Amino acid sequence: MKLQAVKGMNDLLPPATALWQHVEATARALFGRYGFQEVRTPMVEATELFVRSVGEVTDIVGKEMYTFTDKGDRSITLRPEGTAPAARAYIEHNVGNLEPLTRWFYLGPMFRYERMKTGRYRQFHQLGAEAYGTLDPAQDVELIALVAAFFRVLGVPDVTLHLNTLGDGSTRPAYLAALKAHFEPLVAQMSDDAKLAFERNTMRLLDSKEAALQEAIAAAPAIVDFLDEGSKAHFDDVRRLLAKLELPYVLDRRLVRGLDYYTRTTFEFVYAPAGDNALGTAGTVCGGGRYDRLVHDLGGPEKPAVGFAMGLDRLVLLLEKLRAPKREGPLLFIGTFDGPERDDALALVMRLRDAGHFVDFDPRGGKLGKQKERASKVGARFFAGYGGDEHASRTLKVDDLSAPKDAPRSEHVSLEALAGWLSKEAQTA
RNA sequence: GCGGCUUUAGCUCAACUGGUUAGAGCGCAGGACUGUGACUCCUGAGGUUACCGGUUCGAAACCGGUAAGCCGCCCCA
Repeated sequence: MKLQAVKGMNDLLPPATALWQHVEATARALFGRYGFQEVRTPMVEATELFVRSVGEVTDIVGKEMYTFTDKGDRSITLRPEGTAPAARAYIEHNVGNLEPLTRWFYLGPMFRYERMKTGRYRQFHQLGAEAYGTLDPAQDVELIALVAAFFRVLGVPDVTLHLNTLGDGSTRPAYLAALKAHFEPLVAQMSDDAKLAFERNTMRLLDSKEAALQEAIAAAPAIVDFLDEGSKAHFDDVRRLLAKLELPYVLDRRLVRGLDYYTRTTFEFVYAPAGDNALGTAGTVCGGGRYDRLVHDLGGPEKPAVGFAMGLDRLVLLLEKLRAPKREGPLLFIGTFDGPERDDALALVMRLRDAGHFVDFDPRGGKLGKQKERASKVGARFFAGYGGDEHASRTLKVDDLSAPKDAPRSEHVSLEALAGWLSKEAQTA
């Protein structure tokens, strides 16, 4: 049997890796500017962490986790998401006592045993941010603004912000009761899936695509009408601020995030351009919201928090469609000849690299025409042969590969001036 | 987890529907051109037709199983 990667786990090869690096570098720069610092937590956690945070009845915990017993007889789970590990680390290191407000981001692989789809893998990559320590709606909106800015900087079009609120502890029970009463008469005609949702997590019914339920969903009571005063004021503030920042959104009362820990604000960024369906049903590129009780529920202090997680695989998929990943070529490619001067040519390459330039050569040598062809193929800007003549005259004839072949452009540059000359050319990219 | 579709060269796809040695374009490599590119021309490498088994004189094609991928449901980023 042929060896292959485990189902749902993908190899990333160049040039796709260049696109990933671009996305990651963009994230680090932007998140840094927004005051978020990177946190890195282990790939595995005690199983209990996810059971207690994500929720026992969720699909994630119920059937999608990679759980195993280690040699010390501990139940270990490959992290299926990033919020719980971050919260665990925040509590474990008493970060709340070090500073009143903590803003973190993370970036890395997550694992869920799911059915394969486009943009949906068993090892997938999330970029997420968490802000601990404030209940202020400004924090909710800052996070939303951060995501919007990220998409803008990357040039991702056609993402729309969906917004909803789940209220908090005091509003939930009343709303759930009303919702149950509303759907009760329909239980008999529900599918098994829907029945289970009705029993365990009634709000999820709002998200169902079942034809028999659509009418009832449209007529279902809205949580906005059940909000307690605190939650209502919070939601109003969020909306006011979004308007102030000119961030468009759609109110989506069917948006009920799937993890148990969410409270109040919830939001999603969905890729849904007219016509194009590049991501199929995996259109949600980012999801987030408040989880004011999570830190406390995990044994920490009372610390309200907001956060989001973004599916990078889906994002990269989109970017690949928008523009093909391109290999970044060397600034200068040096052609070599067999002979005593070859060593000097290699020494020159290394010296220029040490000076900070992307300079390349072909270690296989061969005919100069082939080497130049290769230089052109890998996207080099300049090419120069280095042999006996050049070595004697201490001067290279540097060809500009961007010039057409029938109108060649080249310049003679002395070896001494070469590093400086390259620096100047690098400016005029 | 349920229902459906797909799999032929590195990539995109052919193969008259069961018939000899499975082809093409792109890409890759070599040559035309021993010291100068992307054009052109010539040549070449690369396939157990995803894997295992079955039907048949004969299978890339038909049947069964396995694996991987895709679509919808479910769920989620």
